[in-house]
Amino acid sequence: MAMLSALTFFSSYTFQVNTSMFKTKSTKNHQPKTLPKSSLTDKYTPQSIDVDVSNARKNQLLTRNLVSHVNSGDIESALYLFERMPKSDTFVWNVLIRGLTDNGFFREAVDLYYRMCFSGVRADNFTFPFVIKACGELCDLREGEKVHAKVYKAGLNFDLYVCNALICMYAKLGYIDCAERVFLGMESRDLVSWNSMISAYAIVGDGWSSLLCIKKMQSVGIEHDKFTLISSLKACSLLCSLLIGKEIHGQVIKSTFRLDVVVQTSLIDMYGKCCHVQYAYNLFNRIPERGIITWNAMIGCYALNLRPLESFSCFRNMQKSGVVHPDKITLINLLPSCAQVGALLPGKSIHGFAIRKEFLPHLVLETTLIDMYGKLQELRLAEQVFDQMNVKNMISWNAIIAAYVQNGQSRQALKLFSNLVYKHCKPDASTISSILPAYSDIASLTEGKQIHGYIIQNEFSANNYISNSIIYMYARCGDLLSAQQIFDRMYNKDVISWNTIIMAYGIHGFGKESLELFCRMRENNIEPNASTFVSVLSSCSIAGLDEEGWKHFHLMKREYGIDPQIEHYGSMLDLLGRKGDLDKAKEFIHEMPLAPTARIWGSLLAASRHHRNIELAEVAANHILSLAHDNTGCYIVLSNMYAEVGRWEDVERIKDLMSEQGMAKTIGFSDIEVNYKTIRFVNHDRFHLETDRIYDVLSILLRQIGEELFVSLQKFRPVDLIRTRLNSPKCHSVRLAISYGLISISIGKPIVIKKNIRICRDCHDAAKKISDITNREIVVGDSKIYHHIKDGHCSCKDYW
DNA sequence: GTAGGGTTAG
Repeated sequence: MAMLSALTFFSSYTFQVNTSMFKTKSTKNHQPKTLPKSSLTDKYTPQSIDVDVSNARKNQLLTRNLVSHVNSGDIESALYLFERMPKSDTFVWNVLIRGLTDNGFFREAVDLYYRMCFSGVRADNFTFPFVIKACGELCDLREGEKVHAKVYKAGLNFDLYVCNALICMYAKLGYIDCAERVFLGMESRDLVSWNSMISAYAIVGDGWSSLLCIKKMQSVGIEHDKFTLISSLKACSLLCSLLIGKEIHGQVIKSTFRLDVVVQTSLIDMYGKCCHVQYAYNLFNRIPERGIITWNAMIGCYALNLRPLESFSCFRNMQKSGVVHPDKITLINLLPSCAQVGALLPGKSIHGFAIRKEFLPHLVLETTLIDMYGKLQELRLAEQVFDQMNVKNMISWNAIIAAYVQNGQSRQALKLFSNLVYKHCKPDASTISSILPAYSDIASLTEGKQIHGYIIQNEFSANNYISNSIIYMYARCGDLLSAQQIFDRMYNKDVISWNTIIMAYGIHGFGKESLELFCRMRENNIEPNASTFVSVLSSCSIAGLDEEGWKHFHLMKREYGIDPQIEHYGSMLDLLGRKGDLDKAKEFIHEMPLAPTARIWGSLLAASRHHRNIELAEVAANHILSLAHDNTGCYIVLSNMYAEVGRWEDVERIKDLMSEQGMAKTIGFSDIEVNYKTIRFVNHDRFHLETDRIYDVLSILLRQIGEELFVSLQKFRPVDLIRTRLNSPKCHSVRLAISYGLISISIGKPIVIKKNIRICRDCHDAAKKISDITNREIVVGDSKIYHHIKDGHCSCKDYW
């Protein structure tokens, strides 16, 4: 309801031109602005100039006028006046530079400072703080450093005000070392110097240093003020430390700032970031006059804590209050809620509203839009926003890369990533975390090793999140040993590291090893979470460890109080399906407390396929078709089942259905890596340089395992025979890859093959027999799991 | 006539 109201609001909003752009009252935190050239030439008739008074008196009057214009935020008039005044006085320049900086005209402020220098007027201790602030707001380090050099030249490097401004500028630019150097080099420090340094640490995300700095300040006998409290609350948010946050809240209550709306908003923000929505709301509720920032903080708190509906209803209440109007930050805070509830329409309406209100271009807003569209599977829209941006930073690049990865466009994401690395700038830890799942997805060991090398070279290896992703990537690329090595070398293994390594062994069919790791995890006093049990239960189901699976399923609730989620039920259903009691499996779905998803019906479909129960497969498929986005796999399974029993009319029907929906059968392939090169085979492939040898090997192998490459199937009519041949698995890509592996990979090493779709039953059987007669280990990674095939047996125990 | 403050994307 709230969301719908929000939608109505955004859609019905009519655009109004803001005519007072250059007549705004002096406010802080402006976006950089640009003055129109006309502002210097516009007609302006100063009313209060008396032509009869002396020059000195006239200048005094003009100056007073200038100051009053600046103070009222009328920069346009101030500029007009300035151009008609003698400019020998530093004071006049200072007033105007301050006016420009305070009103968000940062570039103009810096430009005016240079004009001042060229005019031969000396910048003084009043000039520099504003110019330095403007450099910080422009995020222009080079300009900032140039001005800093001028500060030295002017002998003002010990000036208290100048130094305080420098600390803030360097912090804003992210150069905390430079800020520290200025702070430590100061001859004397006041409360503002300390507050600036405390806030500097908070700005760069170093909560501990910020809190330590407060301690140091107190130890030298300086009392805190409300700015100190605000920064310390930010530090708590960074550290997610509710304990210290509450302590500071206590101090606030005892202080004179307890009713200060800024302090209150900081408290709301802190509680929100520490995941205490109720505390945040209680505070919010008690504030009588809420400004836009307070509303934004509360909306942001809901969005951050994954409460999208409350975030929308908070927005609705803000509208009802009628006092405040949404700004850019309101939209930035509201957009993640659209993604969270899968609400594309409200998301688009907000986008439209932002355009009508001329909020765009805006770096953060655009990046949030990319993020939302990516999560709502609207990759085209995400791309559109990204392409239209005129300023991009690392975060916007990361957002678009993540959008590609989330939407299964791994190759596209990798292309963008290399584009970023080679042409633009150095990726950060977030870029690496975003891109690693794409490497896991393409599962190419050679490329995986390359990105791992890059990560080591650029010192990202210490990041737990990244290390965990590398473990998973190696496991997905089929290199379990490397996955284990990375895991072993990690200093601070967290619960995700353990979950990942358990899953790594799981997808390779080593269920017992997964369970051993689970025991070791508990010995190391790592508390398992819901994801741990996803790893454990799927490991059991992949390896067919029936008893252990059920044991852990019950353990999860009984010992750890974790309610099973759909993924857990899915694994248990796989175990039931494997046993073949399909009625029990159906009953299990029926009794589940959660609504069955496509994943659940997929599990039943797999069981029906395995036990050749077409009727049940049709039931499962119908459910999947009504739920899932991409139904290709489901259609293919059904079609193959019909083909197996010769129901060609049904095969044709499925084919028609698929083409009606614009679906194409995914072209299956098998990749094999030889000498750091990936060789790809498709079914009936004849493009390889060594095609003749490969087919010779295949022919010998097939004869040995009791199949013939070309055989007439008497039981089918001729038309069916052609169909059967076309569907024949004898020249499937995986068999061609195995044949090639046998002649190109040295004896003793396993033949590792990676497929993009699931392996078919015939090829699975053939691979087992080939492994037996050739005495080679064959590892086939399909789209879900790895089959370790040795001496005629597979780790999946013939169920997948 | 000078400095420091609350809400902002991956």
